[in-house]
Amino acid sequence: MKLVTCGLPYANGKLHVGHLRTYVPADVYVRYLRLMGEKVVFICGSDCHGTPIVVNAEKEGLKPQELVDKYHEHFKRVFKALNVEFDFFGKTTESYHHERTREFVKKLAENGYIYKKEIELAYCENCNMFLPDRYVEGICPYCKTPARGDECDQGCGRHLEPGEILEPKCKICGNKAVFRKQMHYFFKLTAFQDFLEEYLSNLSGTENALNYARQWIGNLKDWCITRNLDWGVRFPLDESLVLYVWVDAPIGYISFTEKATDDWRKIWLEGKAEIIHFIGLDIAYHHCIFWPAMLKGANYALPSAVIASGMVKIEGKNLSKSRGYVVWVEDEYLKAGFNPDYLRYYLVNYTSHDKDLNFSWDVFREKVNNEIIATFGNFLFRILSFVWKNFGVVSMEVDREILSKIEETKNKIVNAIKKWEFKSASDAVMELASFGNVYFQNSKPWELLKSDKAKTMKVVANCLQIVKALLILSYPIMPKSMEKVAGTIGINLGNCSIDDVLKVDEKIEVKKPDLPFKKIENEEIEPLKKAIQEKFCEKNESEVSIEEFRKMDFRVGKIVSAQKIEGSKKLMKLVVDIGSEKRQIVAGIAESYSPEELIGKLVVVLANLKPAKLMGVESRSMILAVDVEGKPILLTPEREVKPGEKVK
RNA sequence: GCCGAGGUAGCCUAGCUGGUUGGGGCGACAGACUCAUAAUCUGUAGGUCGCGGGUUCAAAUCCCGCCCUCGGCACCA
Repeated sequence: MKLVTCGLPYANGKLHVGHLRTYVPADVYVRYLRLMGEKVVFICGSDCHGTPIVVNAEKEGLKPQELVDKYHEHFKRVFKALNVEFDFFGKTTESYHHERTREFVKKLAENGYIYKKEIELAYCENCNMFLPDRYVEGICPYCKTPARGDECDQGCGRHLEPGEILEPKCKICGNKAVFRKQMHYFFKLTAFQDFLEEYLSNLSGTENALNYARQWIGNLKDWCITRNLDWGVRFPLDESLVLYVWVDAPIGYISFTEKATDDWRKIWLEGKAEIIHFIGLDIAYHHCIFWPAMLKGANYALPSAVIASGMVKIEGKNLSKSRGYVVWVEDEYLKAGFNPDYLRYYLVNYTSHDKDLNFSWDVFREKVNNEIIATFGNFLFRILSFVWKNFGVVSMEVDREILSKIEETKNKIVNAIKKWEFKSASDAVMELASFGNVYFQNSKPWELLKSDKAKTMKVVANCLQIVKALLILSYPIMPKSMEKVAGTIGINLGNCSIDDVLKVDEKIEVKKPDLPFKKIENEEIEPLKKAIQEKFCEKNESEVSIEEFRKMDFRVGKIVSAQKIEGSKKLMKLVVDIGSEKRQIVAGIAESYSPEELIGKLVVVLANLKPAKLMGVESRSMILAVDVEGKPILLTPEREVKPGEKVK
């Protein structure tokens, strides 16, 4: 028995093509396993807790529960439309999940893996709530640069103990925050060091996930698993607190399994099933480190494989919701009326599962028209309509070579699926269709028909066997379309096993076939391409309006301190006084300037540049310089001016 | 910087536990065919497999160095 899970979508936004890169291959995998006769339980659900949901609900004028319900319904709709069929799709706000989570955490506590510690936390008196780290901003007490939460992320990189940060501000309302002492609870992750090392060396799955996890193994820290929030699963040892989302979310895998099957004890308690997690690479840490430690600590069964999908790019660019490099599944893809199977095929066939996948409308159209339709769909249709017109019923007599070709394809697919190589599996399907086209072409049954009908029937029987095999073998990838075609030759794909591809029926009756697929016309994708292009152009106008220029906050700054960044040739870490504050800036000027000659220098900085991390050190602005043959020369005011003066 | 992934014909991509002429697709060109959604089939052109060294009888494939691109650097879902 196998349990297959997918990373829980966070109920805070709509599904885009990037999400589907995990869910569609998982569904394809499950369908193939079932075709091979495996017993599989397939579950997923909405991840509903956490501060972002509370904050976003407020923004949208909804209660957290309403926001979560809205996206939960959206997820269910989209999965249904794409035929991603979970045995159970749950929700972490449900009581059964809360109960399972509390049970789990109690067990962890009983086993001695939870301890309490008094810490100081920022509290916003205006918002009337304790602030999670990501909603606190202030100044680092060591280097005086702006810092966030528990880390001086722009300056010295030091970890800040609760209460250390100076001038804490609430990021939600901007008001001053205060510190209050409070008891919180920690999960002793450090106790699992040896266990995890051993566990990870045996864990199977895609290399990308395993590699990612291994780099953290020597550097574990205990996790604070409680939060001050009303929204979430109540912490059983202190009902005034709520569990951190990453504690309760993965436990959803257990609670949803309980709802999906009576076998859940066998799976999660007795270790009598393989547990396979499909995830996006971004949550590999939680699934390869945190989650196994929790399971071990609470005496549950351990996952045997973690399958991480690569990233999705849109038109060659990194997916970005704010920049418009995104394709929404419901509002764009489905609304345009495309067959969901096209997207399923694309996601599975574009490249290996753990590599980056580029989604481009042009490539989409080409792949669909050339592969699904011209090669695969056309073979099905040309055979079925040929049979229907000339025979109606065919007595099946199939050549050995044909059967061995089918068997070869079947074996390729079985082997590929076992290794999570979905591209290879779908390539094998296409190859068989192509083989069918060549066979039909070379046999010229349309000519043969004029002289020898009996011989023609033999050719046709061979082709029909290939058709049947294709339907069964591609059913997991394109379930909806294949079911439709299967009706024409009277087979029920739901009852088929993979070995049926080699079974030869006595007779096959063919009804009038319909076109299995509709071609994608250029006009259909033009508007979708344009939508992405336009957003791209907005960001890339070569002419800049005065309004746009005014958005740039250039200011004079005075360099307060400078030091080279260890290990870097060019980078220098500067603290610059820009009047209102002292900023940490990383600049690539170490080859031209020494730290000593920089201190006291006046420079021009772009004060509202989006922060970025360079070599792990955050830079909050940029210093303007002229680049002469690769060497920077700083711009400096011609006379002495006060730091913070605006440059226009 | 550290860790990871990758650099293969105009474009995308397979191969990478070393071994027969580096596969496939798109696009281009030529031809065949008409059962089929101008589909299919056959053929042609196009590659110093990032660069430099090394190991070997033999390297895209193993080792070393370098260059370039992308991603991650965590308790942020």
